[in-house]
Amino acid sequence: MKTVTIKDVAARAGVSPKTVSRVINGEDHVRPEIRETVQRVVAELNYRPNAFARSLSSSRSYLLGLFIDDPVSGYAAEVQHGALLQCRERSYHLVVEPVDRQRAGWQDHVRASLSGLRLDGAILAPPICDDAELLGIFADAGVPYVLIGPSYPPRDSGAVWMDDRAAAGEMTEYLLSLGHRRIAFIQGPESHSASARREEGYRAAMKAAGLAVNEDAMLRGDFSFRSGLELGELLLDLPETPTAIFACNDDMALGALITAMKRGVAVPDALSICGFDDVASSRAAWPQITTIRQPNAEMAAAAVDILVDPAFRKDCADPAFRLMLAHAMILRGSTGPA
Amino acid sequence: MKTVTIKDVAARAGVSPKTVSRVINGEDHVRPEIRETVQRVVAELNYRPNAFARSLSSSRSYLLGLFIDDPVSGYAAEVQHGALLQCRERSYHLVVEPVDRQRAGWQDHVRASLSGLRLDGAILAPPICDDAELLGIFADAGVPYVLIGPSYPPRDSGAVWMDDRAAAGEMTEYLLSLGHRRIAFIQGPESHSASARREEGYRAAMKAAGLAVNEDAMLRGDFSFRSGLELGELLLDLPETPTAIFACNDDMALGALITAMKRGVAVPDALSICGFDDVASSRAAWPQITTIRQPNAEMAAAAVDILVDPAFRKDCADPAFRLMLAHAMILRGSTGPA
DNA sequence: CTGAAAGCGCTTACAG
DNA sequence: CTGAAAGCGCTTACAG
Repeated sequence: MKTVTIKDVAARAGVSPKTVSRVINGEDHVRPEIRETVQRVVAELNYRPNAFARSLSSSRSYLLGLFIDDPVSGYAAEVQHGALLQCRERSYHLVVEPVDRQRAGWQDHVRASLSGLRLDGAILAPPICDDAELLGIFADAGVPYVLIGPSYPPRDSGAVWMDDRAAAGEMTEYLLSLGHRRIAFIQGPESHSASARREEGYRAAMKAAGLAVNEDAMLRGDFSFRSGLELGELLLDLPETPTAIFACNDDMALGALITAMKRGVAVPDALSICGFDDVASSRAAWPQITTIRQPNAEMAAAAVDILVDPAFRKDCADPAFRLMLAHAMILRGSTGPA
Repeated sequence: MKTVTIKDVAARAGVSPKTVSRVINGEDHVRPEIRETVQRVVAELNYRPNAFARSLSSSRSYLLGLFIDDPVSGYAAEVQHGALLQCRERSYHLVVEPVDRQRAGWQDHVRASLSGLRLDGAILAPPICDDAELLGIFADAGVPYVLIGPSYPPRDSGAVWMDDRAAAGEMTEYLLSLGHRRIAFIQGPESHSASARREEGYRAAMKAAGLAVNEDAMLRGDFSFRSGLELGELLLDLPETPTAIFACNDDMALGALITAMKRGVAVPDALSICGFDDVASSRAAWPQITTIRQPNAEMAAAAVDILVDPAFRKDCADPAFRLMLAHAMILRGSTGPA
């Protein structure tokens, strides 16, 4: 199958390659009739520009990178899907690059993909969006990037968030409205800045209700199902048993739920449990977990839009490229009156 | 940051660009001293070949595509991760392309990525690996591909499987060994050829045990949690209640489990439930689901190896490129004696 | 074992 | 509004 090149189109349309180039890139300064003819020929010949030739001569690759810690998680799948669909809309392609900071030499892997692939931009998911060394590598390579849920609004890059603090506050208020007073909290790992924001939201809502936080009922997990299982035990062993457990993510909430079931503690009658994330498992549990839906796909899509926007490539420091997207409370069976 | 090119390396090493090219591509016919010098200079200058220039002049892109129906599923995440890591080993990159056959014009999307990206090869996941029209597009474009779990061994492409039939047989034998006789079966959708193979395995094991299959306890689901929920109801309403339910995937098994819990049917005391897949939710449920682990990441990695193998690119019809990988039974709490 | 020349398929920068 | 020339950074095919 002979590949059709820009020359073939040009010859058939009776114009120069440059004119064809103008048409396929949507540039101005082409007479309407000529534009039409070229478009017709492109369609007839089923011509597709060679992405490599284009990248080689221009400085753009039409490739975006998604850099992520754990690409197997359900979280990663949502982020990736959002990014993928938006890339497609924009005629970009997406390359997913796992970043395993446990492994020696991970920095070289990142550099290699930046220089070998000439990425036009990168999306950095949490928690690596908070890694200063990683950000430095992108800055050195001159690759613009957008962060998803970083700890602080960056000065010279784009960022997309949801309001973790507010969301955790709403969840706490909801538990309070159900009459709960002894609300235990399972923290996420310190490496994820979102867990601190969620804890703040919880504390603020407790304080606003005039309630003291019982620090004995505040335990740190690592976002894993297993840690929810174990910390659930500790919380149910407390002298003043909590009537509700607010876990910093769904996996830990699920662990706590299983612990409750094992010990014969009825959920939600004797204990309410809620999480954060709205992962698939939160729906597959019984009772289903009350949680916060994060706009993961939407944040990723927004990140793509920012990277592709010419204005962003000119001025990454413009605050317009720092976006906050809406979350949603998902009320389900795992929470009930105190 | 001025990018380092092959000429810079050549100049500094005192050789021609062609010699540098030989060294970085690991070709023969370079004197050891010279090879060493070049390698040293490459390291000093931190030189990375420009993937686009390389692709443009050779006919290779060093890019592999993963074509998948539903890129958000846990299944997709596993397949993708396996492919990603192996691509990295092989110095290839992976591009994930969702194929939504519900959407008009999906064929053009596929063609566009094949011709625009000049993929060196493609991995096709189920169920689209069984779509003749899709395979035709790849064949027309001359892009070699490897199928994951297709219905039949292809003649002119690679393929990687697990033995769904044998695995389902083993699971059925396990249930039989626990003393179960009334074993209901929840089928998967007809669009997934694996579900037919699993059903065959179940039927064969029942037959081998001299048991007739109760066709009333054989219901078709669509692999969704919801269908497990609904079909679980029907099965528990049967006049002859089954003592075990074998669902064709974990999501449906989880649905059936929730139904049992809602109705107060104790699992596994009054009812055993098992699934197929070993998704994350199967561990987050209580009791945890007995299931079959599919070697998803391993199959994807093997697919990458096949695509990258020069022998494959010469002769796709070689039966050596049809591989069967091992599965594993995962015994957990959702199954017990009849 | 090594290199000079030509070319991959586009775009950039410049003319007209 | 349109095009001829040069070049992006490599590899292929050919010499020597």
